[in-house]
This record gives sequence, structure tokens and C-alpha cells, in this order.
Amino acid sequence: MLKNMNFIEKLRETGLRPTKQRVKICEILFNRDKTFHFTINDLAKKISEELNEKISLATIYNTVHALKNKGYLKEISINSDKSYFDTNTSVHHHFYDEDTQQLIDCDENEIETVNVKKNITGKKINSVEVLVRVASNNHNQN
Amino acid sequence: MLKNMNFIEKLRETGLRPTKQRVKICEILFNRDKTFHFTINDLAKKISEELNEKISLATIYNTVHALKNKGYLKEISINSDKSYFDTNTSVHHHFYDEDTQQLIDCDENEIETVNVKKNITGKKINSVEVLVRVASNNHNQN
DNA sequence: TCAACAGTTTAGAATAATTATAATATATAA
DNA sequence: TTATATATTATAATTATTCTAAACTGTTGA
Repeated sequence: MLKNMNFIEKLRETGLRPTKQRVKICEILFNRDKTFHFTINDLAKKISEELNEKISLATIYNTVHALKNKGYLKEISINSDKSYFDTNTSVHHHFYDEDTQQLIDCDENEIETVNVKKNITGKKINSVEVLVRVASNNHNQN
Repeated sequence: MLKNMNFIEKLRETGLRPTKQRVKICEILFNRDKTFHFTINDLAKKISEELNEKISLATIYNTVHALKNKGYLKEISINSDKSYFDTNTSVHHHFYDEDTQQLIDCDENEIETVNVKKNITGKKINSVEVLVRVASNNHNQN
């Protein structure tokens, strides 16, 4: 998925026009070794730091949503006040460090398969994900 | 926890002044058999339906947060765009129906104990919760 | 190559959810 | 019952996100 390279082709393949802005954003998001967890705000900051030119906030929102809709990004809700995106789009689990408010990916094999016994009639399960909240001291654990 | 009754005493016990508004809100939230999942908006609507007098939105926010801080409510993040509260404050799991956007509680025994193998050094685990997303058809499963 | 069109970007306005403010009101302790 | 601390309220402010409409750009095909 969009790793290391030629984002122009990658974007085109999925029907997203490879505009200058989209390509730049892809470079920032996907030209890295490990998963990147970010908020729109983080991303906007990174863009203005690493790039010379500015990209409008509206475009950042649009692009992130376009990438999300094409399956290149995944949205994760932890806090009501922040929306995180994750470049790791597989079904996987997370640790959330309540001290630093950081998200940490958790490999499938680091949490034993979750056995769900309940069934909602007429519905099928789309995903089963675990959130492990950690902190160094006695925090309020909401 | 604040079930069935005398909310005046209950509130006082935890250092929350039992004002008229807080007692009313407690009655709406906790005078019920099953768990109540709601957004601030849901609650505001319910208040204006079931009560004659109005309670200001600011008060509703303040009260919900006060109740949350005292451990009477739990906040749950599913969508970035909605913040749910839950009158069931125990560590427990949820089903989320993506068709209806409804939260459904899941008893501890309906999901087998989750075995977390990973450790974050220097941190202790506060909670381990599972979110099972369900839908009737092939939905986008973000 | 280039014109035409559809899709995209942009600044700024609009909206929605939440929080802050400051005046008024209320609960509680003495 | 009075003084004081705390709560409520309407409204303003703030924040995150989405909308809008004009200007711009990528792509297609003549």
C-alpha cells in the first residue's frame, strides 16, 4: 500500500488524481518505516515544517478523507476531542498511553485472538479491535 | 452506583452539591433498568421532553462531566463526530452497529478474557476493552 | 499540442460541538 | 440568617470540521 514510492502511479491506480498536494501529503505519510499515527493538526504542522509551500487546511482534510475512503488510512477514535489516523490500515489493536496521549500499534500476535461469543442477530462482524489503556501511575482511567 | 434513588444523598456523598438540575439529570440517567448510552444531544432532548423546565446546555455539559469525573459515567469514543456516555462504568466491551450507529453493551463473559502479551515498559495496564463493529451488509468498516 | 471539461485547491464563510465568561442565583456552614 | 463558596444561565468565544464559489490544474481526445 502506497509504500516508498511513485505515489503518482499509486494514486492514479485508485482513481485519485495525483495532484501536487496529494503527492506531497503521500510522501509525508507513507515515506517512513514505521506506522504513523496523527491528527489532522499534526499533519498540517508537519507539512508546514517539512515543505516550503503551504497546503490549505481544507485540502488536507479532503486529501486525508480521500485516502481514508480508498483504504490507505484508517481512522481511530480514542478521545472525543481528537481524531487519529493510522497509516496501518489492517485490523489491529492499540495501546494508548494516557500520560503522553500516544497511540502505539499492537501486532495481531501480541494479543491472543479475541473470542466473541455474543451474536447480534442479522448482523455480521466487521472487525474486532482491542484498546489497551496504559499509564505510569494511578490515572483516571476513562 | 447512583441506582434507583435518593440522588440527593448520593451526590452529596461524593461532594457534588445536589442542585435541582443535577438531581433531575441523575433521575433521567440512572432511574432505569438497563444501561443508557447517550450523547449530550440525546440527553438534552430527553430533558426537554421529560421535564417541564429547561436546563441550560452549559449545565448539562458541566453536570455530565462532573458525573464522569466522579465515576458515575463513562465516556466512549467510537466516531470522531460523536461522544457517547455510558451509565455502565465498569470495564466492559461493546458492539457498535454501524447501520444504526447504536452502541450495545457486552457482558464480560460474552467475550473471552483478552490475553495481552505485549508490555509497555514502565506502564501499567488500566483497561482492556474490545470493540466489535457489526453491520448487516458490506459496509465500509472504518 | 491544445482546448475543454471534470475534478481539485483555496481562502474564507458557515456550522456544530464544546468551553469560557460574568452576572445572578442557590446551597451550605457557621 | 447571613456569608461564602459553588452552580446556573444566557451569551460570547473557541475549536474542529465542512461548505462555497471562484480560480486553477490534470486529463482526455481532437
